[in-house]
Amino acid sequence: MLSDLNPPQREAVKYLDGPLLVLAGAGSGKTRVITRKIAYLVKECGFNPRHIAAITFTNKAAREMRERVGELLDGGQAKGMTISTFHSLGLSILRQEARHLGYKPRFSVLDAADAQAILSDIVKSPDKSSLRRAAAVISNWKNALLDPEAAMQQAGDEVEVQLARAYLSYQTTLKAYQAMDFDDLIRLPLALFQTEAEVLGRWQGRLRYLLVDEYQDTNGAQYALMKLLAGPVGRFTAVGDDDQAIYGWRGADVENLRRLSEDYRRLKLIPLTQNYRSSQRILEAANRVIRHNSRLSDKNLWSELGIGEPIQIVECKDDRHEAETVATRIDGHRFQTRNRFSDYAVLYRGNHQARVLEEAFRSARIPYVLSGGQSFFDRAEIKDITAYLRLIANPDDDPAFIRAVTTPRRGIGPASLERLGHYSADRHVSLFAALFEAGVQATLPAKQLQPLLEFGEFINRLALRAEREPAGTLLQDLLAATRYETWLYDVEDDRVARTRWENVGEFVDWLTKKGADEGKTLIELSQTVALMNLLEGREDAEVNAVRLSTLHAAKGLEFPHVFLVGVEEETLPHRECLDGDRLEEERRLMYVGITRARRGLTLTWCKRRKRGQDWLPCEPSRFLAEMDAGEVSRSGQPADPEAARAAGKQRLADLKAMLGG
DNA sequence: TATGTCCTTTTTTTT
DNA sequence: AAAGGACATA
Repeated sequence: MLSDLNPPQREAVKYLDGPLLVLAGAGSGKTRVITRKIAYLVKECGFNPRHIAAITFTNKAAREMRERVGELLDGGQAKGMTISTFHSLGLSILRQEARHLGYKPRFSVLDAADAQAILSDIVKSPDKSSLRRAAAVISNWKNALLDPEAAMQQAGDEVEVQLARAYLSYQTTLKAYQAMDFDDLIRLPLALFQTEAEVLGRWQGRLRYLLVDEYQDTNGAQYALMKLLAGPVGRFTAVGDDDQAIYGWRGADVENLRRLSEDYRRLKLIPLTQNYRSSQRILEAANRVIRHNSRLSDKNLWSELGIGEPIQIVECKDDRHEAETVATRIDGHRFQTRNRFSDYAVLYRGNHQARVLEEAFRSARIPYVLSGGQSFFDRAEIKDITAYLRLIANPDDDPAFIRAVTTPRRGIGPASLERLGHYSADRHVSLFAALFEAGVQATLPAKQLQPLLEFGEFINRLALRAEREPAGTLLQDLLAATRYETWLYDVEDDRVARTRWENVGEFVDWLTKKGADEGKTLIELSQTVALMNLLEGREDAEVNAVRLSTLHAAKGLEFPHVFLVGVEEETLPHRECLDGDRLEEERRLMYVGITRARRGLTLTWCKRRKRGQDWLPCEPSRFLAEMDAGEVSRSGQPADPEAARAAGKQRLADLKAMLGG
């Protein structure tokens, strides 16, 4: 079973004498190590799959890991295993233990947008960026396990005192709504384990061996949670790479790697430096760039895959030209090599950069898929439907009530909601509960009261049915009764309405299928929706298309040919991150981008870039200079950009003709 | 009082 | 593109 692993990989799989940290460089087969180790624990060591927990960074990674483990084990054994993200694990702990924390088991989970909307009601006169800063500060407090009182005590200046007040008010509001944000999904299980030894003991008994992937991207709270679950002896394998830590802005702390060896004196360290993905030239480029960071160790990646093709650096006139260049090169290269579109990826720093690329790919008729960016579940029409689901499961969820009661329009507007809000605040009940109190009738004129009451009855009927009936019919009834489709076409252009309605259909189908497959009611389904995204439910069905992705979303993936675009100062590194730790994180981002490539790597940069109305002049990224040791092939553009564009188009047309004929 | 329309501005990365 | 704000209209 372990014969196709290299010696350090094999050692990592077999080591069970204590806590283990595998320092796994990019492409060194870490997923392989984790999945094999799980299989090894079950098949060779007699572990019950129920007692193993593997923690991944995304739901998608969790799904893939479950699949791979399933292939290694006998039928169905992977089913009982806990393979999930920290957040999903926290969520399932909380669903079971909610009562210990004064929450109902059907609490709502808010995404970042919902949470920020609540915060913006609390913070008084916020411009957008100060709101974001406030959200970040509060999130950092939460991840550092400070409650509002503690935050208040350590507040240094007036601004921090204000923020600590906002934090307190924010938490109180969440509790009133029976809602949690993402940070709570980690923080609250941890708080629970710290105070209730019995509960902790129960979960320690349930999860007896932990495997944590992408360990370098854990935050303080996640690490603390992991330590508690793994117990004092440290029954865990953590796998990580300090050079790929790219989530510092989200509270992740690379220091957790160092802390691990301080907290566990017996910690065993196994480095994996043989790379099975990329040519030597690509690895050398990556090594040269990352050398400029201060690092835990000077590990150098190496491979036996040959020197490989030269890395290309292409200078472009502007971002549109860059996009067209990439499209043209991909099309040409694919034609010459008979590759598939899915052998190529275009990676960039920020989502907005995808826009020009999409245009270029559309006009060149190159199929593409976007990853990263707006999740399926962030779309307005999906949030509309989930607002209904949230409200059905949790009548205390005021934000869900507001969204559902006003979508589609039913004659209830801001004035009515404000009156209802005052009434409910006075009586300390939720908006939904307030509807059914006799007193509201005095507050509201009949014209507004009637649709409100009808809405209340409607939700009540659905909630009653939701306990038993299959999700499918209920959802159909919900859509029919609200006449959601009609409203969409009323409010939007036909084209837009059509795609939105298709999205709704897809979501409903997905829920219906999931409900039928897993025997879950709509209520149960609604409890997990908050943490999902597009990539989980479907897709990935081997589409032959070029991948457009942010660097962050590309972590863990690999492609035969990678185009890294916008390699400019102020873009990569991003202009908000030009010094200190943040610059190092940008460099790691560059490193992650480079190491996605197996054989071909092309980096492009623009002399100018459109930003809003006007043009910004750009300079090549410092990372290009850091990477360059003369082994790259550089090309600029012909003097006349219009001629170049025409030539490109012509070339494209020629290729099309050859392909077609 | 509710709602739709026509402006504006915006862009770091995401569980 | 899309979200938020000011204004007009029913």
